[in-house]
Amino acid sequence: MPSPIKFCEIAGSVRAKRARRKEARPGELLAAALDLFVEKGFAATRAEEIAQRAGVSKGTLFLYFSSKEELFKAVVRENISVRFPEWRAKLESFEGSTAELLRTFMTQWWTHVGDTPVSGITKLMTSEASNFPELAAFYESEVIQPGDALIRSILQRGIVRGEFHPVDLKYGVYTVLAPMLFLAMWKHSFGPGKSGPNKLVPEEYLAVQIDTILNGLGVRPASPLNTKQLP
Amino acid sequence: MPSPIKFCEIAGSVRAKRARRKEARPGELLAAALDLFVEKGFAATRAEEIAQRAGVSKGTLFLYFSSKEELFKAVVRENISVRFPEWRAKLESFEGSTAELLRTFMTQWWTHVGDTPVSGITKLMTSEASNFPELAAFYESEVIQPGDALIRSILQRGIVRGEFHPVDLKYGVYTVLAPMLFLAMWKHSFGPGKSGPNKLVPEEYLAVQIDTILNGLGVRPASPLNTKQLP
Amino acid sequence: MPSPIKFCEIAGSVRAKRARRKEARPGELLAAALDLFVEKGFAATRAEEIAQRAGVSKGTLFLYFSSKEELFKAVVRENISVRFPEWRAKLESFEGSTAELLRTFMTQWWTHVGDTPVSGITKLMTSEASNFPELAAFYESEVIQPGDALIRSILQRGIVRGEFHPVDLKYGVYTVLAPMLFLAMWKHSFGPGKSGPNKLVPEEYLAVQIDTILNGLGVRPASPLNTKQLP
Amino acid sequence: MPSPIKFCEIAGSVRAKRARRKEARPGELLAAALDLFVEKGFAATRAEEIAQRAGVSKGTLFLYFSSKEELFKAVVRENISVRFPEWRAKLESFEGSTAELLRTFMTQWWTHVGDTPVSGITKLMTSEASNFPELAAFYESEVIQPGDALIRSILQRGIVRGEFHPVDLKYGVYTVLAPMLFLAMWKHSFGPGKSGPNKLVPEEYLAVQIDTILNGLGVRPASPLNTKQLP
DNA sequence: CATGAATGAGCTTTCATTCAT
DNA sequence: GATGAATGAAAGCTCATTCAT
Repeated sequence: MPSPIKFCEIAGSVRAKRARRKEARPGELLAAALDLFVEKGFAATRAEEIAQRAGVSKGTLFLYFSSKEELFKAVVRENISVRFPEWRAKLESFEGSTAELLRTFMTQWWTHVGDTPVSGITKLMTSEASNFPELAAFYESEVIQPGDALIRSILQRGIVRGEFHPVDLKYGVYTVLAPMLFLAMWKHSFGPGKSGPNKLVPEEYLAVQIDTILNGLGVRPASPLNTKQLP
Repeated sequence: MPSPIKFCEIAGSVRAKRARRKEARPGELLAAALDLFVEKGFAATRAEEIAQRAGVSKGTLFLYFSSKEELFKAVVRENISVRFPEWRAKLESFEGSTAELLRTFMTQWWTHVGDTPVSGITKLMTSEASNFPELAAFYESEVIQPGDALIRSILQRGIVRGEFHPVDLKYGVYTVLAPMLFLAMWKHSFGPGKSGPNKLVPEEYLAVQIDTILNGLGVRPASPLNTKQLP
Repeated sequence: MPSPIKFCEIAGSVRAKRARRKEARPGELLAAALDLFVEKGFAATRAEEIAQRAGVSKGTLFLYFSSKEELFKAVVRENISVRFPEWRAKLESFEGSTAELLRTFMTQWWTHVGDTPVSGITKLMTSEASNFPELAAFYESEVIQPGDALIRSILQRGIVRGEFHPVDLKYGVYTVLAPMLFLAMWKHSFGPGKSGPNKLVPEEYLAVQIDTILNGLGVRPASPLNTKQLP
Repeated sequence: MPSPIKFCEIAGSVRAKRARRKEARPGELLAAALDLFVEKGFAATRAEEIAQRAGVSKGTLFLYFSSKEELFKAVVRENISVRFPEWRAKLESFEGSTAELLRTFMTQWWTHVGDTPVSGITKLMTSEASNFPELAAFYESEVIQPGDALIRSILQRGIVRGEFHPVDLKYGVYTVLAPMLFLAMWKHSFGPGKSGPNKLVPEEYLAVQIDTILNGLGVRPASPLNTKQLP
């Protein structure tokens, strides 16, 4: 005779299976939404299409996200916002030179953001910001400001430790930001169409930019503006 | 009492005026479309609004352009490729130092392109490139490649004359391009919403970037990466 | 050879025909909307159905009325609001006794409102008021208040001329209103299902009510509370 | 350490409690539905909300009632026909004057029906009658006809005892009914929104109506049509 | 029995495009 | 050529109803 415990365990696992399914849905929807938003833009992506790609019906999407805008915000939070604490922690525990810190930061950004679909969000927001003011404000406070603060902290660290010239932080931030934004935009607009000898190799481009920035900040690198010296 | 024929003669002169304006119609539509596409984006601009601003009816728009997409393509085609010959001529007749040439080039770009509605085309194209691959290819060959060649020529001039380090031109071009593209995008997306102490002043930003680039190219400027030295 | 005048006349008539068509649309839509709103209620009536019954497409409806609520408001204005000025004029130019005025008012109301689909609006608003607060507020100011004022004026006239007892106008108004509202409600809810000897004959019911009211107001009628005396 | 069996015993007692509540479920659902239908109307009440208020899940609701419409019908059926036997008994054992009986009847109706949520049923039924013809017929025979008979009996009593004029009972009934229906409708539609000097005070309104009716029936009250005589 | 995750028909509203005039 | 009334395909979102657990 099966012990009653058995019964209770089964009841528990049933609920657990359902719960697990329910918990998986948002993730599947967010993944589908990220792909489609990046591919077609916010306005041009239909809610039903996202649901379809996630393997659920239109109604289910709205069971988990109260509107298309909320879904987009969740995509941003899930893929960008959540990274800032980790990045900040890394920054604060970093022990090497600030030049190395900046280099690490920008390189890692490329590996973990720029070279993934997530960078499409940056392109998308830059493109559609003016049409969705509420979304733009959200992105401003959720991504731009923390990102700005992060870069600012790095530069500040370099200045405080006497590694960098005391620069105007406002433009220092943009100097770091511009190449990253440029890469994100390029990758998602003209990048794909380009090939041949002029094709931009992001890692190389970024390395050149980092050297240039560090040079501008007073740190003497081996070779400014390019890695491969012409003969 | 005026004969009714008189009235119809007036109608005739109206017709004449119409005929005269007929030639101008596409141009007026293109101008209106440019303004609106830049202001609100492609999807958010209503065909009727364009027609209204051009002073014609919705039907007339579709008489000249078979669809909204075709109109968009025409807008982009019509507003580019026009300045390159002039710029190339200026470049070739320039007599000062190449540092000065580069500074002039970027400053003039801001004055005559970046800070005018024309920069909206850049933003527009970058935003919509993935939705109009055919147009993106056209833009690539009509704008990006000539622009690339122009900047390349400037850098080459500097290297040949011994003013610049011999850098890898491919990345040198992007180093010049990125701040310009960044400014154009910023101006048309998050720029307008921002104010306060962090507001980007394009002329200052550009000056900082120019100094940094020239510094990276081996030209020693007075103050790298910032204009206002901290004490 | 046809005179040019001919041409101009034709052009004129063409425009006229179109204009006439355009002017007819709102009326057709309003008529269809009245029928359907009364038949099925505001919420349960689909916009497309209204358009269909008016012989146009869904889109056309929204060409003339910016929303379903606006369409409803227009139905109310067209069928009720517009009558108040006329009614007020009649009231002010009426020369007979106030008893006769009240009798005329209520009888005419039945003929021109109560016994037409328009009374369905009253039923509809009473039923759905709490679900559409904005509509309820509109109806309150557009119909209830003017109606209240009209009845109030009649009673006032009777009191001033010494024909009626000086009653509390607030309840006087409701005393007049209640039978009318009752009839409207009855007709559109239980009325249709009832037949046989107990079936309410509105004209008779109204006559009895008028007598009762006048009696209550101090005017001595021939037979209070009923017209047909039992033997 | 408590044996796991204990836990399952608890589960067992939970099941017992469930079974006990099972009997109550339909009642709880009906009560919740009554409240919500009255408050928001049939269409605007969401099934889930009813379930929530009854403390069960959406699925359970459909276990007991096959559809929202069936639930509505059950709500109406459940809340009527209960008071008539009691009222009829009171009527038949009443010993005072018929004027007093009528006054008592209408006053008590207000206290025990009109001024309670039950009057919401009246409003509900009147509003939705045309959408539920079957239910309307049911209501007609279960509520309207017994109510009609009750009022008819009162008037008959007055006439037989020589207290009232011999009136046409058909319209006499509606004369009594109309103010009550009016109050019920008013309370649930425009009533709540209104305040200020024109706000209807039900008890006063009813008193005025009773006086008027009695006056019409030949019973001389102190002050017809109003309670507060102007000087 | 009870649950609640999932469904999808249905609603209002928008707007590129057509075509009779 | 020019007009603008008319169209109808979408789109976002809701909610009664179902059914696996």
